[in-house]
Amino acid sequence: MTAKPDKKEAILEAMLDLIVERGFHDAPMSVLAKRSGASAGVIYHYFPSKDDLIHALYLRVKSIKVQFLLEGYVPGMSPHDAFIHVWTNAYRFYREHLRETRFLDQYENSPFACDTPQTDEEDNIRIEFQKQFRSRKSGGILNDLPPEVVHELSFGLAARLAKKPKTLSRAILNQVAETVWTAITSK
Amino acid sequence: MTAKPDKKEAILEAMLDLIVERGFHDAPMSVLAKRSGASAGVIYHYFPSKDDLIHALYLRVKSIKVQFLLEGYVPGMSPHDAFIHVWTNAYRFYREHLRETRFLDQYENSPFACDTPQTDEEDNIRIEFQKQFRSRKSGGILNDLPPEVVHELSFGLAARLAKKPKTLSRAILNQVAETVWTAITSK
Amino acid sequence: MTAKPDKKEAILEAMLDLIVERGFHDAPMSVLAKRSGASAGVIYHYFPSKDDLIHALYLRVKSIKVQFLLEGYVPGMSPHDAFIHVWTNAYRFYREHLRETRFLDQYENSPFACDTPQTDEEDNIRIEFQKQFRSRKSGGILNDLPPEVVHELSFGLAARLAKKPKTLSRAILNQVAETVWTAITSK
Amino acid sequence: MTAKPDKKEAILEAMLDLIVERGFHDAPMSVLAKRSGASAGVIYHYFPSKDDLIHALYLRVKSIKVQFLLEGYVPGMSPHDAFIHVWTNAYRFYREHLRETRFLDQYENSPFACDTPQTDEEDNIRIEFQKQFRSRKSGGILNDLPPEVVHELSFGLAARLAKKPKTLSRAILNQVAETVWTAITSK
DNA sequence: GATGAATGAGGTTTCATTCAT
DNA sequence: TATGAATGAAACCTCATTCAT
Repeated sequence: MTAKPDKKEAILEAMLDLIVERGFHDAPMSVLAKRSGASAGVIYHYFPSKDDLIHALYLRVKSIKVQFLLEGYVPGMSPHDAFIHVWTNAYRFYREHLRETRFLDQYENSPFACDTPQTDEEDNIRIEFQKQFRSRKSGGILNDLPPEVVHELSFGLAARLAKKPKTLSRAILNQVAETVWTAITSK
Repeated sequence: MTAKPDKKEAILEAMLDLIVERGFHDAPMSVLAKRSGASAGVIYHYFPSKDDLIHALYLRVKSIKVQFLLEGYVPGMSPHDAFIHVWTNAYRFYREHLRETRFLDQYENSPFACDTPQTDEEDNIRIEFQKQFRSRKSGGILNDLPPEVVHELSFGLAARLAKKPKTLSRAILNQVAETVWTAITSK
Repeated sequence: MTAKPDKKEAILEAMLDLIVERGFHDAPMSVLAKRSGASAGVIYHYFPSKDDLIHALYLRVKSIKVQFLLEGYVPGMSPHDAFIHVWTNAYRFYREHLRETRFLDQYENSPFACDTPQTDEEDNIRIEFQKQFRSRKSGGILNDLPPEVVHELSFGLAARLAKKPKTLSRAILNQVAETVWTAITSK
Repeated sequence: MTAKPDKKEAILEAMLDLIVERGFHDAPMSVLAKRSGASAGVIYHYFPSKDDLIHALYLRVKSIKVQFLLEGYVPGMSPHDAFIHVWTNAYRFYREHLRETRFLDQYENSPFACDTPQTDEEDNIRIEFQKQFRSRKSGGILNDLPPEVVHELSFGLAARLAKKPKTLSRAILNQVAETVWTAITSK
């Protein structure tokens, strides 16, 4: 009687697989139907169109990622510890969710991304976390590199490292994290 | 009589535009034909298939990029100067060749990339350049971060920064380059 | 809900017509669609490709033919009567199924035939019938002409005669059948 | 200076091969050009269209066949010897010119055949030969089977036997020829 | 909710033919 | 004569989407 969210889940899950395996181009609904175990018809019961389905998938994956990154973070932590913690989470996310990562890459690098519908989430904890990462001038603890540089230098790096075939040891990881910390905080 | 390479060029150029604008999916040959001024038929005279055309485009763009990065580099330079120079070239390439960059991103993040045909280029000067960028243990001047970390920390960063909407000033750029240099060479 | 085999039938039937009228070359799917009343799409729902469709058509026609040839044959008949009966059936089949015959000719004389998928039919009655038509040495009633000669002398002949414009009278037909019977059984 | 008939020959020869190998459908001019060593353009210098080329090929092959059949036949021969001779020639032609035979089969079984342009050849010797093969009623030596039956029973048979994989020995061949001779002449 | 046959526009590719050189 | 790049209609086939059941 209750709507089976399992089917919706199965569809999203199958689409994730499909896109990762075969790419944005070459991910037909017919194959999706076969793989997800749903009929062509029901897919359109759950999602108005293929594009909507893909955007929905993106939002779902994105939200999973944000949740993962902040896992274990507690507002009281020192900035240094918070950074190291979240940075490590980021690396782990990319490492342990290869499918999700590959999907995000494809999505965000394609003109699809322009049409992502907005969501007004922005959980409080995330805002909390970001508040302290500002330049010293603005009351934060970062040096005066532009914020996008800081972001790429830290989380962008984690993302790219995670995509390499080799897993980095915990020790190396810490070393990299500290190196980055130094780069973005030291005068 | 004379083969007109102009037409081949025009096709590749138009495909680059098309993919950047509309994405890998949604880049039909019919539109390509119209834009490039070539008929549907000739395209297949020059390229065996759409996939081959895309791979050919990738190889061309890649080679243009490599050439650009090494522009102005001369073997005699000090490692520090060489790094700063090439790193700056990289940033400039991504900035000044947005189309190429966006195409590379899409290509390299899609399952297409797996099928890239090999080329045995590897110009000497490139090898020359890379030789000095090794860890101190191996006779180079880098500290002992894993090579992929070094690469991402330097050129990966340049790539990602270049994609941001805001152009970084020459001053900031130098600052970032030096920051990175410090990160990868200091003990 | 109920799969309509009518549509599949209609497609095969229309293809038969089309090939007979216009030939293997020049039997486009678009025309087939129009004639069969099916859309381009459904055709591919029922048959993976044009070639598969043609092979399927061949198997269907072939099986109709075999059934027709053995119609009215009962295991108890004398070899002579059985032969005359089936030979006459053969002539009649070719006469009354001109479309089928022309299709078979085209198919079997084209390189298509090499790729016919196998079917393991071989109805018992057919085997039964063939058993008695062996050389006397092997316990049959034929003289010692090679089997392929016998086959061509009898059924091959029926096929070719049937394709002539003029219908042979029942009397002539019997005369020919008896002539052939003599040729393949007399010492 | 003299027009090179070699090229025309090469084109016809290559088309023969092509059709035998790949069938009427699937014999593109582009492949023909490659195989024959002629450019796409010159083919159209020698033949107004693909269809004309195919018809020309048919006429050439047909004429070669007729010549071969009558080889060694001399007007003075006895009807029996003439028949055996020409019948054997027929079998040999089909055996030794498999390509030509397969082409003829394809051509004559396809709607192409309807459009064959007429030629008024009809060499005298051929007429000479055929004159004696009439029913006794008309002054010939055949029994009163319809002429098309006679033709299929004799030459049609030779054609079909020749297409079988196994070559028939000279002895068997004679036996079959004599069997046929009996069938078409005996009361 | 669920099915899957059906649609038909549009995708990639082919191919007979032409024409400037 | 000869070339082969160029054309563009049309071939085969795909696929997002709908709808009767």
